[in-house]
Amino acid sequence: MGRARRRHNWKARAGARGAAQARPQEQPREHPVPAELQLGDGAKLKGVDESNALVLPAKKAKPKKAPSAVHHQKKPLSKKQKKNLQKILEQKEKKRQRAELLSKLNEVQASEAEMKLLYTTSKLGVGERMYQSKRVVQEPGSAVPEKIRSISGANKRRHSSESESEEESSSEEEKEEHKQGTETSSASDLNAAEKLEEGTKKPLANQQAVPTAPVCQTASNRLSCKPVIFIPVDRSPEIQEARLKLPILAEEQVIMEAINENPIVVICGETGSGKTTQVPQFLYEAGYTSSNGTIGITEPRRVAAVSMSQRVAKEMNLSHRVVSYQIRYEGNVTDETQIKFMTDGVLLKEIQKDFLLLKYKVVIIDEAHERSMYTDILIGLLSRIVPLREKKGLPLKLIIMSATLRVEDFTENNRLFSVTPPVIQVDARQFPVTVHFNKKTPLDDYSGECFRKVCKIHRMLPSGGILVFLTGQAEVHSLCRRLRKAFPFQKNNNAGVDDDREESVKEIRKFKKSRKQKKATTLPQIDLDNYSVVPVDEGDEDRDAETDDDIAGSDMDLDLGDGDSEEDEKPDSSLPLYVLPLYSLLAPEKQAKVFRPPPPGTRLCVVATNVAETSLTIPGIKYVVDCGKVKKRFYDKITGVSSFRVTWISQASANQRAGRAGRTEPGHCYRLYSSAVFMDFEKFSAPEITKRPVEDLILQMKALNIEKVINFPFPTPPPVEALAAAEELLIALGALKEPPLTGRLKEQQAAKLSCPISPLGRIMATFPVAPRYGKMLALSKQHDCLPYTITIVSAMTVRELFEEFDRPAVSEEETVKLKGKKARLLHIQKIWAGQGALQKLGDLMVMLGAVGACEYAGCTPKFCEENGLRYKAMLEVRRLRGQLTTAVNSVCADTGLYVDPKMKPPTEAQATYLRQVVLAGLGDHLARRVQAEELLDEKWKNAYKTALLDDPVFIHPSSVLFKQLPEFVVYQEIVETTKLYMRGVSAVEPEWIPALLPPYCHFGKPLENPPPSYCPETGRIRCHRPSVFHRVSWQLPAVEVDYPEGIDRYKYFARFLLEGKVIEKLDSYKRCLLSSPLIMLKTWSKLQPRTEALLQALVAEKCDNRDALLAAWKKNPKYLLAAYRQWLPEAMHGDLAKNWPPVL
DNA sequence: GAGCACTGC
Repeated sequence: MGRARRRHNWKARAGARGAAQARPQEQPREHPVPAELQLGDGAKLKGVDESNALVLPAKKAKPKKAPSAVHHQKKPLSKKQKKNLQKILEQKEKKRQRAELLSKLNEVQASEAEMKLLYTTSKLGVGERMYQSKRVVQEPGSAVPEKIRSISGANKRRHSSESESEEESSSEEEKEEHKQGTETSSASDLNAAEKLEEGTKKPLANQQAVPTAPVCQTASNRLSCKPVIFIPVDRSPEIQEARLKLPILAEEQVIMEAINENPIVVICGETGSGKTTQVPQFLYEAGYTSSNGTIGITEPRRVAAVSMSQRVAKEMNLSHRVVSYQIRYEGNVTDETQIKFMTDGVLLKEIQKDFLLLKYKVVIIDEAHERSMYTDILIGLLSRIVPLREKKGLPLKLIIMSATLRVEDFTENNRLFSVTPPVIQVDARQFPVTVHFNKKTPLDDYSGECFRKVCKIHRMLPSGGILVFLTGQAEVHSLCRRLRKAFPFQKNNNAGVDDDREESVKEIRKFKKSRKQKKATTLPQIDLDNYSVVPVDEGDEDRDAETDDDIAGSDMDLDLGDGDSEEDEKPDSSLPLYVLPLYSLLAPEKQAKVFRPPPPGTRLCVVATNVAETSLTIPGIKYVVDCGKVKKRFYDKITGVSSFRVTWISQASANQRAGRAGRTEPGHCYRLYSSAVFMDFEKFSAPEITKRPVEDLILQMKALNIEKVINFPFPTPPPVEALAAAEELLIALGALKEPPLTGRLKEQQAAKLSCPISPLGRIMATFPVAPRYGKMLALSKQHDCLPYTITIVSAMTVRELFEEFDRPAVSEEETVKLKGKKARLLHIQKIWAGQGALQKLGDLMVMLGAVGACEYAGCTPKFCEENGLRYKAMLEVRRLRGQLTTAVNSVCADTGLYVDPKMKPPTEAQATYLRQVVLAGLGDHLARRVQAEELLDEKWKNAYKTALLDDPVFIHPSSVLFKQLPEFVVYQEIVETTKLYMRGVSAVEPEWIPALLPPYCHFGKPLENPPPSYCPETGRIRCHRPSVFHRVSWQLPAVEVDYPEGIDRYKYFARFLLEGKVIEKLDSYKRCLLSSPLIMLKTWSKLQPRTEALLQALVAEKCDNRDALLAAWKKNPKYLLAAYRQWLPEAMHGDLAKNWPPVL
C-alpha cells in the first residue's frame, strides 16, 4: 500500500511541476528489479586484453613525466613513442599479473559464497566456452591494430574482413542461446539477477555477431555509412569558430563511429580537450535524442553540472528547457529536455526508480578518473544495464570519460565488461608547463619552503599569477600572513583587499627591471625529447635559457638552496603581492576574489588547499608551487574512527596541479620535492570506495535488490572488512533481515554478507542521508518529533555548521576580533543548548537551537556572521530540511509535515524522546564513562570506553557536555587528533539501552523481583531481564520485556489464566479453585495432576498468550474445558460446561 | 582543554 501510494504521489507531483521526466506508468511491473546480482568471473583471455585494453590514439601518446623539467605540450613525440609504449606495456603486464592473482583470490571468495548456486555456476561454464571459442576464431593477436584502423576511419574494410568469423560465431551464439532458453524455461525461479547474468555475456555476441543485435547494428550502419539522421544545430559564428579550435572536433568522426559500433566506449582527454561540452553535441547531431531519447551526463560536482548545461545550451543555441541540469536540490529539467547534466548521485537515485534508465539513449559518466564513490557504482550498475537494454531491443550507449589514461580498472576488468571497450584518446589544448624539481626534499617545513619559493618567483620572474598548494586552512593563513608581510601593498585605494594589516606603503612602484619583463616573452621553451635521461634532483637543465643575472638563483629553477630567509621576511613594498587564501570552507564571497583580476601593479598569489586542484580553476596562473602534500581523511575499516593525515600526493595529482599553470599561457611548476621522491609517489590515489565506510552504499545497493554485494562488479571493490562492517551495522539497525542462526558456520558467514533488505531498510533507503540518520527519521513519527529529527539529521549531515575561530590570525587586530567572536559563539551555544532535559540532548540540541534561531531570524548572512554560523552551511541545512520533509511525506502522507521557519524549541518530553531516537540510530556509537574502580591509569581520567575500541575516548572540549560527563553517551563520530575525541555528543539513560538496542544486548534469565506480570494490553507475559552490552559486558539495568519463550512462559500464563487476569469470565471461579494458581510455578507442581493437565493442554496448542488462546477456542470451542474442570469442585462442572468457552 | 582536505543523494 505504501509503495502504491508513493508512486501515485510521485506522478502527481511531477505532473504538477510540469516536469514529467519519467513515465512511471509505462510497464510498471516490467522493470526488472533484480533479486540479486549474481556475477561470475568472466573468462579471462591471456594475451588479448592487455594489448586491446589500451587502444592507443590514432595519433600520439603522451610522454611519461620522468625528467626534472618536463613540458606538457602538444608537439608530436614520435621519437619517444616507441619507448613510451614499451614502458606502458611493461607496466600493464605487471598490472595484469597482479590483477590475475587478485581475480584468482576473488574466485576463491566468490565460490565459497556461491556454493548453493550450482545452477548459475554451470551456466557460467557455458559462457566461458562461448567466449573462448569465439576468440580463437578471431585470432586474438590481430585484434588491436584492426581496431585502431577501424577507429581511424577504415571501418568498411574491417566489416568485410570480419564478416566470416562473425557468421561462424553467430550461429554458435544462436545455438548457445537456444540451449540457454530451454534451461531458462525449465527453471521456474529464474530471477532478474540471472537475467542480468545472461546480459553480461550478450555484448560478446553483439559486437561480433550481427544477427543478435539487429537494432544496434542497423542504427550503426545507418550512422556510419549513410548518415540519414543529422540534427542541425544553429550555432553562432563566434561559437563555431571557438569550437573549431578544440582538438576534440577533429576526432568527431572517430568518436561517433566508435560509439555507433560499440555499446561502451572510453574517451580519454585531459581538461581543455572539450570532451564534456562537445561529445553531447556530437550525439545530439547524430540523432541520439530523436524519438524521445535523452542524453544523460553525470558530473561529480554540482557546479559542474549547472555550468556545463548552461554552456552547452549556449553553444547549441538551445533553450534551458532542452539542455538542462538536475542537482540535489534543484534543476530545470522539463519534458522537452534532451540533454541532461546531473550530479552522479542523482542518476543513482534514478536507477532506484527505473532500473533500466529507459528514458536515456546515452549515459555519459564524466570525470571517471576521479573515481568518486558514486561514479564507481554507476559504472558497475551500467555494465549490467547496457546488456539488459540491448536484450530488450532498446540499446543504451555508455560513454566513460576520463582525464587520465588510467582506465585499466574499467577496461581490463572482465567482471565489469566482458568485452574490452575501445579507448579513444583526444588531445587537450594546454600550454606547455615546465616542471622544476627541488634538489632536496624538505623534511617537514614545506610551508617555509613554499614561502621562500614564492618570494623568489615574485622577485625574479616575469608577471603572472602564482598558485601555491598547501594542505590546510591553518597553513594557508600563516603563509598568507608571511607573504603579505614580505610584500605589502597599500590597500586604501582598493576595496577588494581586506582583513590584512600591511605596513603602509608610500607608493606602489612598477615592476622592477625591464629586463625581467623581457623574460616574459622569452620564456624558456624546452623540448621534451631532450630529457630521455632522467636527471635526479637537478633543476638546472634549462639554465641555458636564462644566464647572467646579478641576483643569485634567478634562473627559472630558483633552486639555489635555502634562500636568505631573513632578507625574505623584510618587508619590500616595492613589489606588491596580492595574496589571497583559498579553501573550500572559506566564505564564497572571499573565494570569489581569486577569480577577479588583481589590483593594477600587483601580482596575484593564491594560497590554496586541494580545492584548487579539481574544483576551482583560477585564471591567469602562470606559476604553481606544489608542496607535494595533501591532507586526507582516513577511516579505520572496522571501528570507523577517522583521523586526518598529511601524506604525499599521487603522481596524477602532481600532474594535475602542474597543469593548473598552463591554462592561459605557458607556465612553470615548482615542485618542492626531488624527482626521486616524485618517482616514489603512487601513480594514482586509491579510489574513494576503498577508503571509506560503505554502509550507505550497501543500503542503496540492497534497495536495488543486489544482495550479494561481494559479487557486484565494482571497478575496484571495497575491502571485505568494510563490507562486513557495513552489513553488520545495517543488520543491527534493522535495515537488513538477520541471517538465520542455523546451519554450518561457513554458511552462516556466507549468509551474513548477503542479507536481503527489510521493509524498514527500504524506507531508510529512500532518505538521502546516512543509514543511521535514516533510522532516526523512520522512528520519529511519534510524539510530533519529526520536524526536530529532520532538523537534527540535516544539521548533522551538513558539515561544519559553525565558523572556525581557532585559526591563526593574519594580524593582531584580527586575533582580537577572532577571540571576541569565539567568546560570543561559546556564549550563544550555551544558550542554544538549553537547560534541564533539553541540555541532555547535548551537541545535537546546540545544532537544533542554532538552526531554529537562524531560521527564526530569516537565515540572513548578518545573523550568521554575528553568531558564528556558516551562512552556506545554514542554507544547505534549510534545503536539506526541505528535501527530507518531502521524502518523509512521500513515505507517510498523513503527517502533513512542512518546514516551519518559526519552529518552537522542543518540549522537555520531546527532547527526551529525541534522545531515544538518536540512541536508536547511533546504537553502535555508545560510550560509557570509565568507572572510578576501573581507573587504573591516569590516562583514563574522564575517559569513556566504547564497544570496539581498546583505547580511551573523550568528549571533545567543544562539546556542551564536556564538563557534564554523563555515564552513557552516544556520539556522531570519533576523530583522532591528540586523543580520540567524540564529537556530536548526546546523553543517554542506561535503562534505554536494553529497550532500544536489543541487537547489541545479551539478556539474562527473567528476574523474580520484580515478578513477571500479565500485560492486559498485549495479552502477553512480561518480565524484567537483566542485560549486558555486547563485547564489553557492561551491566545494564533490568528492563521489562516479553517473557522469553519456553515452558516457564506457559506456567506463568496458566497461573494468570487461573487468577482470572487473562479472561474476565474466569475471574468468578477464582475463589472456588481447588489449588492456588501459584502452585503452577512450584518445582513440585508436577505432583498435582491438574497442573500437569493444564500445562499440557496449553503447550499442545501453543497457548502462552491471550491471542493464541482465543484463536484456539475459535478452532475448538471445547478446548481447555477438561483441563480447567479439574481445578473446580464437581458441583460446578455443569455450570462451567454451559458457559464454555468463557468468551463473549 | 581543542586544531578538519574534498565531494555526491
